[in-house]
Amino acid sequence: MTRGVTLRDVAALAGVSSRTVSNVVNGYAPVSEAMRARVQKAVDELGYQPNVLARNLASGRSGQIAVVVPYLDTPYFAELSQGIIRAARVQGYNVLIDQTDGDAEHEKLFLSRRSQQLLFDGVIFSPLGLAQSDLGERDADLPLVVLGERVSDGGFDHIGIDDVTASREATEHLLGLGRRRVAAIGDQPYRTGEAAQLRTQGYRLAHERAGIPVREELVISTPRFNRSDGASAMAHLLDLEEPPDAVFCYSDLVALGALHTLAARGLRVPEDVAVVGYDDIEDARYSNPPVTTVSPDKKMIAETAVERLLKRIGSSTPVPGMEIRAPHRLIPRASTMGRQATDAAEWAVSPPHLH
Amino acid sequence: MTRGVTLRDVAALAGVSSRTVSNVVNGYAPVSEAMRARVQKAVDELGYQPNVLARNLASGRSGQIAVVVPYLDTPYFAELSQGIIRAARVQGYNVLIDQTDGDAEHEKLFLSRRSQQLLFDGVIFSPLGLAQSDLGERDADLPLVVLGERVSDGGFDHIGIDDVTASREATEHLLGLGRRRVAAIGDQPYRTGEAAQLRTQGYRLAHERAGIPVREELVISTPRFNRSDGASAMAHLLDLEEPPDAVFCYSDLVALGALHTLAARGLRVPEDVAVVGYDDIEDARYSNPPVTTVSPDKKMIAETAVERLLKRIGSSTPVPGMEIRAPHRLIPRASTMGRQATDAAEWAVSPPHLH
DNA sequence: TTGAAAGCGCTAACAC
DNA sequence: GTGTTAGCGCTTTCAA
Repeated sequence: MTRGVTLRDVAALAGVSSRTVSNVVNGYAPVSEAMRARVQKAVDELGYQPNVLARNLASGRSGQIAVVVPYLDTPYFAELSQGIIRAARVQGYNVLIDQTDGDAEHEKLFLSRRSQQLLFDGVIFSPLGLAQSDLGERDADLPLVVLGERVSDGGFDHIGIDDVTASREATEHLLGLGRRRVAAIGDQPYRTGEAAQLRTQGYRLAHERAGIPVREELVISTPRFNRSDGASAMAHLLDLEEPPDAVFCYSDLVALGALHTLAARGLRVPEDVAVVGYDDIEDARYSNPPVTTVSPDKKMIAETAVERLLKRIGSSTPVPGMEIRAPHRLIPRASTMGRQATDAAEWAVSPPHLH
Repeated sequence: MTRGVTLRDVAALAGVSSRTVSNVVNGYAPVSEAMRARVQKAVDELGYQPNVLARNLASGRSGQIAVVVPYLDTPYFAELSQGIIRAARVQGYNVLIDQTDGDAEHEKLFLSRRSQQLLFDGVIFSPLGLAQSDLGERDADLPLVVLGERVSDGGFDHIGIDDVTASREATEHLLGLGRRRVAAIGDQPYRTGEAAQLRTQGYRLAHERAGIPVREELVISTPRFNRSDGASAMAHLLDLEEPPDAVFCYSDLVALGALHTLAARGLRVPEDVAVVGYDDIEDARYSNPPVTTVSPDKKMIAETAVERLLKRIGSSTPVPGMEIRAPHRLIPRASTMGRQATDAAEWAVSPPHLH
C-alpha cells in the first residue's frame, strides 16, 4: 500500500493551506484563478489522489447507493440494475448491488438502523418478500426509493407502472383477438403477492368490461415468476378438459416457460394458444416465437429512481414522498399476432463481419 | 441523521477505555469474560453501531470488492455476478458492480492508481475491451483476479475454463452427429478478440483431428456475442450457396439469435441445422428448442474468485499469481439431439398452485 | 489484559 | 478569497 500523497503535501508544495487545496479539488468555494492554477500544478506534480475513505468520514457520506433486488440473474432486475448503475455513475455515485433472494429478513436489514452501518447514502429497493405494511417499519431517515407495486406512505418515493391498467390492456388484447378462454398465470393470493394481485385485478377488469365471465380454473397461482413456474402452470392448463386458447403471463419468464411447454406438446403459438408476457426483457424478443409483452419504461424508472434518491440524500429537510407512474405500452409480437408481427427493425441486425 | 452512539459513549458507560470496546466489538485480542460482558451490556444498552466510515479510514480497508463486467444485463455476467455477491457476502464483503460497456478506457480505470481512490479493496475483473497486454499496465499492488481468457502474468490470479478444449469438444459433438458443414459464429480476429480466437482454435482443431477441412466461408466474425449478432450471422450463412448443416456459436445468446433466424426462415432445428451454444445460461435451457451448450462451472468460478481475491487482500506480501482452470462440460439438448434430448428433470418443474 | 493517546486524511466552521 | 484548526469515529502502538 504505497503511502499516498496527502492534501497536506500538496498544500505544502503549493504554499497554501489545506483548506484551499480542498476547495480546488472539490471545485467548491470561489478560488482565484491564479490560486487554482498554482494548486492544480502541485496536484499534478505530486499525482495527488484524494483519499475517499477520509473524505467519507469527514463528510459523513459514502457516495454510494445500494440497489436491493431479489435476484440479479432475473433479466428484468439485471436490466433495471444496469440502468440504475448508468444513471448513478453520471451523478458521481457508485452502486452497491444486493440480492435478497426474496428473503424478508434480509430485505428488512436494508430498512433498519443497521443499514447505517453499511456503506451507502440511500437505497433503491425492489421488495419481494416484504409487504406494503412492512415498509412502515423502517429507519425514518434513510433516503429510500421503492420500485414495483408497493405504494408510498409519504416517507419515500415510489415508482411503478399502472399494473392494473397494463394487465387489463394485455388481457383485452387477447380478448380482442377473439380468444375466449384466456388463462392467467402468476397470481399470488397472499399477503406479499400484491404485484400479482394487481395484475389479476386487471385481468378480471378486462373480462368484466367485455362481458365475459372469468373461468376460475384458468387463473393459476405460482410461487414465483420464473420459467419453471410458467412451464408447469402451462402443463397443468393443457391437462384441463377445456384448455385455454390464450394465456396472460405475469412475467416474460413465465411466458417463456409456457412457450417451452407448448412446444413440447406440439401446440402452435399463436394458432392454438396465444401468449402475452410482462416486462419486455430481451429474451422475449428473440424467443420462438417472439413474445407480445407489456413494456414498462425501464430507462425512465432507473433514471427517475436515481434522481429522486439523490434529491433525498441531498436534502436536510424531509422530502415528501412522491407516487410516480412510469409509462408502459403493449408491444404486439408473433406470440399473439403470428408471423405478420415479426418486426425486423426490432432486431437491430447489423451486417456480419466476414472472416 | 440521528447523531449516533459512538465507541466513546460505550466506553464511558462501561467505564473502560475505547480500546477495550473496540476489542470486544471486533472480537480481537483476549478480553476477560467479565470485561466483555460488561462492555457488551453497554453496547446493547446504547444500541451501539460501529461507524463503518470511520472504521474504514482508520483501518485503510473498505470491506468492499468491485466486480467489473462489460454488461450486467448479459445473462452470463448476471449469473456470474450473482454468484460472486453470494460468495462475498459470506465472507463479510460487499460487492460493488461496475459495468464498463466493454469500453477500454473505462476498464483501465480499474487497473490504475485511481482505483485506490475508489472504495474497494480488490477487483474481480472480466475484461472485454482490454487485451492481455493491457493488463500489464496496472497498479502493481491492487489485489486482482481476472476472469475469462486472459492469462496471468504472475501478478494476479486468472480463472477460466479451457476454451480450446471446450470448443473442440463442442465441434466434435457436431461432427460426431454426422454434420459436415459446421459453421462457427463469433470469431474476432483482432487484438482484443482473444476469447473468440481460442474458440476458433478449438473449432479448427476438431476439424483437423477429424480430417475434415474447414470451410473458411463458414467462419463468421461478429463484433459482439449478442442475439442480434447471432441472428444476422445466421442469416448470412443461410444465404450462402451451400449453407451449413450445423453451427457452433460462441455464446448462448448468439445461439438464441441463430435459432431466431432459423425459425423465421422456417428451418428445423436440429433436422436442417444443429446448433451448439456456449455459457449455459438459463435462457438457453428454456428456448425452443433448448440449446446444447458448453457449461462452465460458474459457481466454482465465482467462489474461487472471491476466495483468491480475499487471500490477496489479506496478505501483506505479494501472492504469486495462479492460473486456475475451472471445469466445464458439454450439455446435449434438443438443438442437436432432437426431441429425445428433452430432459424433464432439468426444468425443475414443480406442481402449480391452484387458485 | 487494559488504558492513554496519536493518528488515518479530509471537510468545514470560524476567523481574518 | 484564504488560512487555522477542530473534529469525523475508529484502530492501534506503546506503556502500564
